[in-house]
This record gives sequence, C-alpha cells and structure tokens, in this order.
Amino acid sequence: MVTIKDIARDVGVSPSTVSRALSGSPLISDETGKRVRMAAQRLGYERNELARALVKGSSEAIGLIIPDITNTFFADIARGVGEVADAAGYGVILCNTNGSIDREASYIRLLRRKQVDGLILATATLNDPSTRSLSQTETPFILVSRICQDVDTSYVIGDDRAGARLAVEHLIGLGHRSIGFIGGPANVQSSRDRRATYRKVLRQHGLSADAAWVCYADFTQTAGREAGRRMLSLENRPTAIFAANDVTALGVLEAADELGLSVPEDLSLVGYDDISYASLPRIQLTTVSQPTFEMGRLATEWLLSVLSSGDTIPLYRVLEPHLVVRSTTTHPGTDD
Amino acid sequence: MVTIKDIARDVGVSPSTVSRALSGSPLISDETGKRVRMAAQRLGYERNELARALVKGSSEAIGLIIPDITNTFFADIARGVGEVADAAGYGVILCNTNGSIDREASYIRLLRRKQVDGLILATATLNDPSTRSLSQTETPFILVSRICQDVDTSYVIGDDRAGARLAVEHLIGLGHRSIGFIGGPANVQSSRDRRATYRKVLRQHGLSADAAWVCYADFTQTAGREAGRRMLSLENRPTAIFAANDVTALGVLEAADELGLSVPEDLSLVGYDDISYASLPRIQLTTVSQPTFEMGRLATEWLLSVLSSGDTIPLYRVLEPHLVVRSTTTHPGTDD
DNA sequence: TTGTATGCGTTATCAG
DNA sequence: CTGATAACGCATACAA
Repeated sequence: MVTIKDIARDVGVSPSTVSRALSGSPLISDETGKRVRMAAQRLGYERNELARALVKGSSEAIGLIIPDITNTFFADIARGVGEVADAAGYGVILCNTNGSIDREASYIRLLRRKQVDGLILATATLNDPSTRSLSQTETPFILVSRICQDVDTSYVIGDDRAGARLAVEHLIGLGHRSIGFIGGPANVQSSRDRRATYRKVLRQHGLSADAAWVCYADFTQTAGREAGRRMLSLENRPTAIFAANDVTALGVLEAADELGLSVPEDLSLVGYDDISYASLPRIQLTTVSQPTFEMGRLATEWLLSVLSSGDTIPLYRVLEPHLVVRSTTTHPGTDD
Repeated sequence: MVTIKDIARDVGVSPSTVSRALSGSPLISDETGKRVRMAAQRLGYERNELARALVKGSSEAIGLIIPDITNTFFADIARGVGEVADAAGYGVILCNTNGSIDREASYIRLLRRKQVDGLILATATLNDPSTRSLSQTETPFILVSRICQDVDTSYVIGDDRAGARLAVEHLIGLGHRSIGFIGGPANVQSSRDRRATYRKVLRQHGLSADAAWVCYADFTQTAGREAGRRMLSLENRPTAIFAANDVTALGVLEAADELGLSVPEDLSLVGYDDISYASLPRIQLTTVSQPTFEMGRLATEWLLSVLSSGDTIPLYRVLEPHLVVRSTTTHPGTDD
C-alpha cells in the first residue's frame, strides 16, 4: 500500500505537505501541489479512508437496513437512498435482515462499530428494542416506510390509513360486502394501521367481517399463498380480498388460480405498494401506490442535512398514496 | 464515544489490559477480565472497528457490486453473499451501479479506499477496464454471474452456452422454425454466449434467422417491451422468442399482450434466470434456471477462504442450468 | 508556504 | 499477568 509518506519521500517534502496538497489546501504552492499530485498519480496512491475517518471522526458512510432485499419495494427505497448518498459522496452499507429482529439488532451494532455517520432503518417494528436503544445514542437515524410508535424519531412513511381506506372503499364501491384482509406481521405498525382502517371502513359502511376473513401473514408470497388458500377454501369465502402488500397479493393470486377461481370474476383483489411487477400485463394488480423511491430519497436528504448542519430538526413526513385500478377488481359475481 | 481508555480509567488498569481482556486474550486473569467486561458493559462500550482495522490491516468487510438491485436475480446473489459473509463475521457493502460502467469504476475505487478486504463483482463486461485494473492490485476479487474474458480472474458463473442450448432446442423440439432472440448488452459475455449459441443451434438444425429477429436490449423490462414490440410487429414475425433474461421476457410478454397476441398460442417465449416472478401463476414463464443464491454463496466462500488462508488458488466455477418448462411455450400455431 | 509534533482508538511488541 | 511504548495512515495546530 502506498501512503502519503511514500509520496513525501518521493517528492522530497513532508507528509503534511502531501496531505495538504492532496486535499486541495489553498496554502500550498502551485508548484508543490502539482509535483505531489503527479507523484500520487504515478505511484498509484489511494487515500486510506479508514485512517482519514479515524482522525476526522466521520466515515462519510451511512447504513441502510431493510427487511427483504428481494422485495422490489425495498430495493426501490435502496435505489433512492443510493442516489442521494452517492451524489453527496457518501457510501452506503446495505444490510438485509430477512425479517429477523435479531439480525436487525446485530447489524445496528455492527454499523455503529464501523462508525457510520448515520442510519436509515426500514425494519422498525412495534416496541422495537433496536430503535429504542438507537434513540439513546448519538448516531442520527431515520425510519423509512415503517415506524416505531413508542419512540420519538424522524420518519418518512406512507399514509397507511389513507391507503387502506382507498383500497377498501374501492371494493365496497364495486359492490362487495364480504371483504377479507390478509395483513403483514402483527408487530409492524403499517400492518396494523391497514388492518385497523380495513375494520373501520367496513364498520362505517355497515359491513362486518367473518373472523376467518382476517389474518396476518408476513409480507411474503408464500405466506400470502397459504393464507389465500385457507381463506378461499372457506364455505363462505369473501368475494374480495385486500392484501397488505403486493407480494402477498401475488401469493393470493397464486392460491386463487390453484383453486380454480378467476380473478376478478370470482375474486376481487387489491394489493399495496405498486411494485413493478404489479403492472405486468398478466398481473394487472389493482393496488395502492406509494412513492417508494422518493421515500428513500427524502430520508437520505434529511439524514445528510443533519450530518452536515449538525442540528437535528426532526422530520415527520407522511406521503400520500393513491389507488391504481387495474384488472384484479370488479363487481362481485351474480352468485353472491 | 467511550473508548478503552475510559474503561481503563474506570477499572484502574492500563488500556492495553483492557484491549486484551476485551479480545479474549488468555493472558489475563479471570478477575481482571471480568471487571473489564463488566465496566465495558456498564459504560456502553463499542469497539471502534475503524481504529482496529487500521492497525490490523484488515477491515473485515467485503464489497459487492451489482448492476441492478431491482432485478431479483441480483438480489438473490446478494442474499447468498450476505449469508456466508455474515456467518463469518464479515460485513458487506453493497453497491448498485444501475448498469453504469462509470459508477462501477468509482465504486471500486471507493471500496478500495475504504479498505475492503475483498471484492465481488457482478458487473463485469468485455474489456472492462475496472476488472483489468483491479487485477493489477493486491485486492482479492471474484466475478460472479458475469465474466471478463480477457482478464484471468476467478469466477462463479452459469453455463450460458448450455442454458441457451436448452432454451433453443426446447423451442425447436416444439416445432418452431422461426425463432427470435432478444439479448442483453453486447458487452456482457453471457449475453454474447447466449446469442452465439442461439445462432449455432439454429444452424445445426438447418434453420436460419431473419436479421430483424435478433437484437440486443439491456436486460430491463422496458427494453424487452420495446424490442418485443418491434419484433412482433414485423410482417414475418417469429413464432417464438428466446429472451436473454426473465426481466426482458416479461417485457416481451407485455408487448405481446399489447399487440393482442396470445402466449403461447401465437408466440412461444422462453426466458433466462428463473427469477421468483417467473413462477407466478399468471406468468408461468418457461425459462432456464440458474442457482443464483448458490452463486453468491460460492463466490463469497472462495473470497473468504482466500482472505483467511492468504493464498489465492483461483476458482473457475461453471454451474449447470436447467430448463423449467411452464406455460409460455407450445407448438407453433397452425397458421404458421 | 512548509515542517514538526501530536492525536484519532486500537493492537502488538517488549519489558517487567 | 500487566504496563509502557510504538505503530497503523492521516489531518491539523502550532512553529518556523
């Protein structure tokens, strides 16, 4: 490894001069500056960011923790984060917990030990000990897409109540009176909000849901398929299902096909997120769209501004969703 | 930030003793060890990995560079990498180039400056200056999924020729005689291999392809849709298309639907990769499956073994693909 | 404009 | 078993 000492020796100046020249300090003669830069180039010098971070007290890196990298919803958030971090010269360390709360905790510890300047979490849950303990540290962080109600932190999320209302009212507006709900993990706030709103809207319209029409899955396709199979095998199956995210909805679609039910003729289906696959011609999933990429952008912009300004003005940002009506929803069948 | 000095002061020993105790050195009395660990716990000490890496000359982190994080193919590779890196206590810094060769180069430089111990690239192209210059450095690295023919490096890839052969012979076996090909970027080796094999297999079966039946896209859905639209609007459109990856195939599916062509009745379609969405009931894409997750695992295992052993025995691993026949392929229509 | 000295937090060497 | 001391590569306050 070639260091500033090597360059110093080569050029015949002191290491500090090299350091200054390379970081573009104004108090270096053009002559010296040029010679140093040329030597650096020639010797193939690359600055050791570790050493630099150690003395500057800042690594110019942020951590991003997501629950499921194969869900394009989170991949899109990551793209948003990457775009603005990149532009600011910050590195981002992306960690994927696969939904494990233990991994989340250990990643947070690892990232803090690696001295990231800040953290973005897309993995927050209710009573999340990780989020809580993070809030006791100096490390600035922000939650994206999922919040932790009981801890006061900055966040950028979608309006889940509004989104769920759009979904359910769309189904009711089509004439459905028996509507099922397949949610996400019970300890995810947005999951609960969508469920609570689902219940509330039904009630407001004088409808009620059979106990078997409401269940929690875990935001994966497999869980959606299984929940869908159960629910659609019921004697009194619902004529419509609101799935708490698109991946789950895709699983329900799978279950419906297996059971020989046509969508939307026999079953109307609404998802949530509007991931790219929802718009595939063969899928054409009616869904609630969230500005995913934008969430990543906004969260990162806030974090970087905190890092550069030093003062932490909290950000509580709730983005509006909108309904995208495609082909998986229609009026309930005549046999209803 | 609490450092070993703080602990040393608290316990009344020297910093070196604290360092030893915390890293589980055997030459520390049980008594001292216990007191140090308790103090560390109480004060909320977290080791500064930057400082540690600086002196140890190893950051215990590796870099992973992928071209498209929203393509689950690469997301799965990343999962494989993460799994084995995690288990070994290594951190992984994931970078997404969005297909830009410039970003690839700058990420490589950034990661090297951050002193990653090794690199995994899923972004290699033909005559890739990044790969070439990397091979001149000390940093161990391995290519995954995409190789760079003109540089001698370790790699873990799929057998693209075998895979393409499976795809094309499947179509020919079904009776297709006019088969189109929509490839990936021209500077990606696997792209070229699939295309070359496509041509070769056609020739071996006494078939030829109209010039308009062969084109390069860029492995995205949008490009697939556009290429599909063009190709399927031809007077003498092919009765089957081999798309060089699933995402492209999904785009072709979109184009077919827009043009009112039924798949597989009017058009047989084969993809490549077998990403999770290919098996959706509404999609049921016939495709060539690659052991994606395994690629990530194997590449990482090799890299970590190089890092721990010190000697670089190259790895040239070619994984066998297999054909998954689903519902997007059938015999050509009678109007053919 | 440049050089010297010091420190960032940790580990390692060498005495004791 | 423990404590000074040096070193990792870089940046900066202070001197010159």
